[in-house]
Amino acid sequence: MSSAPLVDLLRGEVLEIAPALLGWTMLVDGVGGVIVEVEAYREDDPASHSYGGPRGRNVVMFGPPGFAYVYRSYGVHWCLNLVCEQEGTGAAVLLRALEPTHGLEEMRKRRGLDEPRLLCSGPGRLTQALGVSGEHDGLPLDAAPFSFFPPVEPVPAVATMRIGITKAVEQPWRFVAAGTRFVSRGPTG
DNA sequence: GTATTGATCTTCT
DNA sequence: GAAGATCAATACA
Repeated sequence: MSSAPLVDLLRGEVLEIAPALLGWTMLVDGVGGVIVEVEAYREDDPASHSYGGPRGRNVVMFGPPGFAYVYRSYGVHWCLNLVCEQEGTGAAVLLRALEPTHGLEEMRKRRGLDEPRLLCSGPGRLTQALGVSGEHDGLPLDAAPFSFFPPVEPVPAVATMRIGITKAVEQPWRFVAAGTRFVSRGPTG
């Protein structure tokens, strides 16, 4: 299974995992693209859902690495995280943007858009384009419908301040692939 | 081009 | 009852 290296990677430290995820290709049911923007969250991060320990929807974040944590944002959108480190650590990486490469037509149909740039350039857009929803919460990442492929060549990561949150915004835990234009707003977007 | 607001669900107070 | 890891539409300049 091509996803084994991914689960291996996710066992490390989340602040090292996040930039290392850039350049990976992620597909859900054959539809997806290259990861170009991610954000790290930990239990000791006031902005993280895992802050304060496991309770409610966040229990998946405290499970073993290599699983998906999907939650609803503002009652409108879904957001997809990859659980990291070890069982009980409450660390995860939020996928914020992809560069669409597979299943473009399917994504355009789901998003109702023509502009490839806007198909996956944001956490909510990404999940809609890939068809990810609450049904995927807690699913293993090394089994269908998920598939991951390592970068062909290393992608330079740029660390920036975080976006869309109100606590610990100054932590440079948002990582963007250098030079891409398929990200939500920021220094390289 | 930037600024503001509505949509609508889960969790916490 | 209020806030939040968002997006898209609207109102301005």
